[in-house]
Amino acid sequence: MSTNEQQEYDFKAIEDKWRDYWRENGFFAADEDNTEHKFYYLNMFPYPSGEMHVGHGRNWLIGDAYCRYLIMHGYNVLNPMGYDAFGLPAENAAIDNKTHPKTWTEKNIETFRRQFRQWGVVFDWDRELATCDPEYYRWNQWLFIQLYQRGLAYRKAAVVNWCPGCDTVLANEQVVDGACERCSSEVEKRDLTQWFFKITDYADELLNDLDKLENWPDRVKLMQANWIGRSEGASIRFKLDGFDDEIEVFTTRPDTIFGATFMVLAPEHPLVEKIASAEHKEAVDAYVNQARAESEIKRMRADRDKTGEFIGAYALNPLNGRKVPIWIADYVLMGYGTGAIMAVPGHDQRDFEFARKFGLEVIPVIQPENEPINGPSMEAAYLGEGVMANSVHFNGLPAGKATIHKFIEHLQEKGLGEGQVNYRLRDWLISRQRYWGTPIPMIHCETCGVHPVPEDELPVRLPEVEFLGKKGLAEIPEFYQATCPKCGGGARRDTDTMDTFVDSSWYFLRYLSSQDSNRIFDSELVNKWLPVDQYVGGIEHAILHLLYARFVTKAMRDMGLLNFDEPFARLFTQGMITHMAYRCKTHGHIGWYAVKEGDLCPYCDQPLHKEIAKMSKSRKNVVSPDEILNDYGADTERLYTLFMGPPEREIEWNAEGVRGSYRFLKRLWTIFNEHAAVATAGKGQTVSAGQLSADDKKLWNKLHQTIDSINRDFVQFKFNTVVSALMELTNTLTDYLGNVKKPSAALLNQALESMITMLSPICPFIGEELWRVLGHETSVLKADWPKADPEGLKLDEVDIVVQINGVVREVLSVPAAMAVDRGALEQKALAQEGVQRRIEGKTIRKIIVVPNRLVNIVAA
RNA sequence: GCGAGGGUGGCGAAAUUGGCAGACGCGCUAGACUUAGGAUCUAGUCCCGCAAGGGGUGGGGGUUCGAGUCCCCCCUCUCGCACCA
Repeated sequence: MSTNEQQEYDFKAIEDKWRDYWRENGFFAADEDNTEHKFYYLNMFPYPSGEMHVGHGRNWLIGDAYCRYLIMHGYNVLNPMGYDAFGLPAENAAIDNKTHPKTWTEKNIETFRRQFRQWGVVFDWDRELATCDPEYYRWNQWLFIQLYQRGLAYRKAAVVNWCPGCDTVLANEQVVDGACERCSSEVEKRDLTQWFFKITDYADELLNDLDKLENWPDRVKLMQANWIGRSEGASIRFKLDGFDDEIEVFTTRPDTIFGATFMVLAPEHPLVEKIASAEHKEAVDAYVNQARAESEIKRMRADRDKTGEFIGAYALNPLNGRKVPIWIADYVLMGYGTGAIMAVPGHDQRDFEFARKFGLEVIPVIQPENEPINGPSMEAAYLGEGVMANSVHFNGLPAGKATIHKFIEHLQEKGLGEGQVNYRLRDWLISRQRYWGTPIPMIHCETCGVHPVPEDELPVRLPEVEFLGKKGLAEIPEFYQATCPKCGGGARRDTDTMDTFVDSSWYFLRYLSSQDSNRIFDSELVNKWLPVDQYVGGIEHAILHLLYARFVTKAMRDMGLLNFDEPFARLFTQGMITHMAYRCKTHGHIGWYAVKEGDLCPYCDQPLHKEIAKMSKSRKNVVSPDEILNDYGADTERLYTLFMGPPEREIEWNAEGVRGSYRFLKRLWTIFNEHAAVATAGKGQTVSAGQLSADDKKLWNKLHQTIDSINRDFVQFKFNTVVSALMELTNTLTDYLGNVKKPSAALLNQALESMITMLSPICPFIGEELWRVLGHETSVLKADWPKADPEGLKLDEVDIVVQINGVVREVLSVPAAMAVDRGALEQKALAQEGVQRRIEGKTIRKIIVVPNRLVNIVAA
C-alpha cells in the first residue's frame, strides 16, 4: 500500500470527474458545415433490449476509441447515436411485463444512455433518434409512398411464412432452418396479400456494385453475392398436349433439352389444377395438400427421398416434339424461376434420383470422351465434360458455354425461348401484422381502390391504445376506420406495420437532419457527409440489413434524393463476445453465477450441459458490466475489452483477465505520479541522440518503435496490439527507471506524454487525469498525436542472428553501420569461435547475408 | 453437397508478411514485504535433458540457404448457403 494518499489510483473519483466533460465541451459535436476533414463514423444502432452486457460494450468501445483517435488527428468526426426501437421483442416483453411497448422501450433507452455515460462512450447526442418516434417513422411512411409511386412497393397475394409464435409474417430472410429467427417456432405457410419492396429490380446492381466496395470484408461481399444468387440460362416454353397453355421453364442448361424426358411443376404451380387429368385428380390433390401442410423444415431437407405424383398430362418438347409426362414434386420450388422445370435426368442429379425412383427414362445427351454412358445403366447423372449426343444437328459439339449459346440462339430464332438471367433473391416482404411498428400509410377504399395517405397527413400515428397484448392494428377500429382521400367515403386503413428492417435501411441518412420536420433529410448535407466513412457492426447483419440499406440507397438515388451509389464506404465486422452457458435437463438454463461446484445444477445436483455461446438473456450467460465498473472502473473494462483479442474475432469473456488490465493502469498511475515532477521539468526540451546515455537511448528507441507500431495498428483496428505495445513500453520504462540514477527529464517527459496520449482513446478517464498530472490544462483530446522520430528509430546496435545450415547458433550485437555491411557481417560471423568450431572440417557451400537480420552459413 | 475462414504453450494471443516462434496479458511456481491479504514487488514458466544438445506452430509431403507464413494431399473446427433447375 502506498503511504501517500494522493497516489492511490482512485478510478471512481477520476471517472466521475471526467464523465461529462467531453460532452459538455462539445468534443463530439460534429461541425456540419466543415466537411473538409469530415469523418462519418457509425456503429450499427442498437435494439434497446434492456441492459447492455460486456459484449455490447465491445461495439461501442471500439467506436469510441476509434473516434477519439480520429478527433485527436484533427478530423471533424460525426458519430451519432440512435435506437432501432420498433419490433417484436418490445411487444413480447411488454406483454410479459404488462406495460406498453413504448414505456418499455423508453425505459431501456434511458438505461442505454446511462450505460454509455458510465463507459465514457460519447456521441453527438443532439442527433439522437429513435425509430419508434413519430417524427422518425413519418419519413418511413413518406419513403414507402415514394417507393409505391415508383412501382417499387406493391401488393401481391403470396404464400408467406407465418410464425405462429409471433403471430406475423416473416421475410424469407427471417426464416432460419424453417423456424422463426426470433422465437424459433416452426414456420407455417399461409396465403396472404402482402406488401413487398421490389428489391429484385436492383439485383444486378446490388451484385455488380459489390466490386466497388473495396473496403468491405470479402466474406460479407461473398455472402451477399450468394444471397443474390445470379444464374444465367434460358427460359423455354413447352406446349401442352391438348391444352392451349404453355409451361415456361428456366434452365441453366438449355443445351440438354434433348435429354428432357419429363417435366416437373411445383405443387403450388397454378397450372396444376387445370391440367391434371380427372383420373389423377385425387392423388394430385392429396399430394398438393400434403406438400402445403408440410413444414419448411421437412421440405427443405436436401437429403430426403424424392416424392412426386404424375398428373396425367403431357408437354411437347419444343425442339423435337417428343411427348413428355408432367409430374409434380416438392423439390421444385414455386418461388424460384417459374416454378417449373424440364427434367434432364441424364445430367442433373435431382432429376436423376426422381427418374430412377419413378421409372422414368434417362437419355444422356453429353457423352464423355472415353467411356460412353447409356441411360439404363447410369448410376448417377453425368456432370462432366464431353460432346453432345442424341441432339440431332448439335451432335458432336463440345458441351460448354459456346454450345449453350448456340441452343439459346436456336430457341430464340424459333420463338421458343430466350436467354434469361435468374436471381435467388426474392422481393422483400415488408408487411407485419403486429402493433409495434410503422403503420403502412395506405387506404383501401371499396370504390376507389388502394391509395396512399396524402403526405400532409403524415405521420399515420400508432393509436395510443392501452396495450392489450398480442393484437395487431386490425383489431383496433379507431385506427383502421378512415376516409378515402379520393372520394371522401368510408374506407379502411391498411393495418399492416412495416418490417423493422425498413426503419434501419436509411437511418444513417437521417442523422444529418434528425430534427428536421420538413423533409426526410437535407440532400445537400447528406451528399457531403455520406457515404459513411466507417461502418461497424456484427457479422449477423452481413446479409439482411446491409443489403436492404444498399437497396434503399440506390432507390433514393434514383429518386434524386442522393448522388452516391453505396451507403457504406468501409465496413468492419466485429466478433461477438461469448461466455459459458449452462443448461440443466430439467431446470433449463442456469446462470454461471448460480452453478454449483463441479458444474452441477443448484436445484437438482445433476451435471450441467456446457456450451460456449453468444451472450444472451435467454441462455443466462451474460456478464453485466456493473460489477467490473464497480470493482475496477470503466477504463479497465475498456482496456481489457480491446486488449483481449483481435476485434473481428469471436472471443470468450474471461473475468480473470480483467485484473491484468487493472494492474497495468495502476502501475501507470504510480509511475506517472512518482515521476511527474521530473518529467514536467523536461517540458519544452528537445531530445536528441547526442545527449542520450546508453540507457536513455534504449528507452528512446523503444518509445519511437512503439509510436510507429501503434500508428500502424490503430487505423487497422488492431487495438489488441496497440495495448500490448503500450504494455511493452511500460515494461521498458520501468526497467529504465530502475536502472538509471537520474532519468533524462526531457526524455521522460516525451515518453510519458506520448504514452498517455496514445492510451487516452482507449482509456479516456485516466487519459485526461494523467495528462493534467503532466501539467496540462486542456483536454488530452487536444494533444498532438505522437509521431515517430526517424532518429529515434535508428538503433546503435542491431542483433544479427548467425545460422549454420539454417539453425540459429549465435546472436551478435553489432553497430548499426556494420549491420548493413554484408562483407563485414560475413567476416564477423565467421570469426565467431562457436561458428569456427561447428564448421571445422566442413566445406562452406554458400553464405547468405541479410542486412539487419542474419548470416546463414551453409556448410557440409 | 457447395462456398468461405480458422487450427500456434495450461488459457486469450503475438510474429515487421519468407529471417531468433510464443511478444503482451491471464494463470501457475518460488521468493521478498507484510495486521500471510483476491494488494504490491522480484525471479521463473513450450517440451525432453543435470548438461552439451535435441524436438516443436493439426498430420503428411514439397519448394527454399531458411517455412507458423508459399505449394500439394489429408484430418478437424467455425460460419454462410443448401433440392435455386
